[in-house]
Amino acid sequence: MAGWIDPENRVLAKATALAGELADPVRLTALQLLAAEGPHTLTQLADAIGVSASRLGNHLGRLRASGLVAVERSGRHALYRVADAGLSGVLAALSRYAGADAAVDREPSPADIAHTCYDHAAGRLGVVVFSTLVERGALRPPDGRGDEVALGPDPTAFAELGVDPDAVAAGRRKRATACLDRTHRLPHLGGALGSAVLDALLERGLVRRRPEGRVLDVLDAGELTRLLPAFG
Amino acid sequence: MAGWIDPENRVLAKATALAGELADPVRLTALQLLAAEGPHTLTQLADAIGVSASRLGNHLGRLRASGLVAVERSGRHALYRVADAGLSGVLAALSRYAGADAAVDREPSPADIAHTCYDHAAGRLGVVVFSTLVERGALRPPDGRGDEVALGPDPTAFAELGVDPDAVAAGRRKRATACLDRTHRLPHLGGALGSAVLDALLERGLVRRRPEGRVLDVLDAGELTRLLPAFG
DNA sequence: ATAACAGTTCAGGCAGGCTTGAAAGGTGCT
DNA sequence: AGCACCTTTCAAGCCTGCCTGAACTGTTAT
Repeated sequence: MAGWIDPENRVLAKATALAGELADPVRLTALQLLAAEGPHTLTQLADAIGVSASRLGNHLGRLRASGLVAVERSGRHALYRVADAGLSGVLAALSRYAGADAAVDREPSPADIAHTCYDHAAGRLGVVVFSTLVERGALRPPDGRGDEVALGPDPTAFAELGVDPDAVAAGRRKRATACLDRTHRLPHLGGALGSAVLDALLERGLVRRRPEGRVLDVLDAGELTRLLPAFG
Repeated sequence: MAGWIDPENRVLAKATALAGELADPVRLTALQLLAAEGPHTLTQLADAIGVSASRLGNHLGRLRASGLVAVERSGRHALYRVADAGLSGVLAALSRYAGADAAVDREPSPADIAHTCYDHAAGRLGVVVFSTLVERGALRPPDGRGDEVALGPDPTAFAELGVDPDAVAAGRRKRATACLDRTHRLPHLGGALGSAVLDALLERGLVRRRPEGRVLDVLDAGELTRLLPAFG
């Protein structure tokens, strides 16, 4: 009978190997960006993260060797994407743990709680909007295979936020995108639907834009918590 | 505006630090055992895992320094426990990912699917029984603070398995315990209720004990999948 | 063809982690 | 007091990981 740390235990070996890949800030951030926002080329990722191409390239080579990312070459570009959609569950659990833990350290600032990202809501509010829509079946979780988020089978959660997904113009703009939040490391909702959700929240007087900067002030935390239980 | 790998980002730092702690087989196994089965002394853990006291002591010192475990001394014993119940979410996500990933490698053996652990069910069946009972609110998730698992608010899931929790004798034996599965690295149900669940499954003819060994043969996978959707 | 661009690989050097074995500090038993 | 036991600490040795800078392959633009 093999012991607990039998090196032949595949589950243990895969778990520790994955944890090791997630233990570096460059690798973790790269995986979070790929999982939330879809495929990127190496230089896109390097510019976004703010590291040199060779530094990122070494990390991506490691991630490729361990099977966590896949690469598709087209011309002189290399398009990286996460190779296993199941990874997002681990990434979300890790971010939730780290976020819940970090909140104990000090009171979050107003900008942590809610701010705008172009024309949609980010910060804790944006993250909770996204996770609630996913849990309620109104959005599919990002699979890392494209830069657009698919709608889920049950759009009622959109209606409760005051948005009709079908009424959002399907113009040139993408309907729903996932945008990784810089501090919480979880996706928030962008695209036309993200803009519509923020408009509805402003319209109902639940939040208000500050005249300067990107901070959103929460005006009715009780109603927001009723709409989004995870917000409380 | 700080970049993506700003060292002052607490969430990123906590996430990579946690991943680093989980990246060693001894530390990961120690945390899994503490989270599922409750507090252990150093020698209990060292004997269970099969490593020397000094090797485990070094790892526990690291885990203590990072705040993942807490220790309470009583006499010449040191009782270790996980310091944050939220850790179990990350551990479960990691094990589920590693298990799902490992299942692709090769067909699971009958013993992987179901076997007995003393008088209760273990293997994939045991793990799915436990997770289903937790998800349905019949059991509280283990919090790592005791060796007994508390019942949840809604016992209907027990009834569907053919067990009446109130009828289980509250004798000397513990009512419900979590027992970490060696291969899947997730808890399965032990104690008097674990025994009662296995008895009910045998009684209904859904599984059968082999005359030799501890393997349980699945006789009615369809009905088991109906009772436990995650089993399919 | 030449130059610029995108990506990959590699060696060197530095830093940190893991294991082992021994030693030391405390505690309980006889 | 003496001894056995539980736990912790520490240094040595070994191994691995990370970053940098440069070289190299292949592609696109002028």
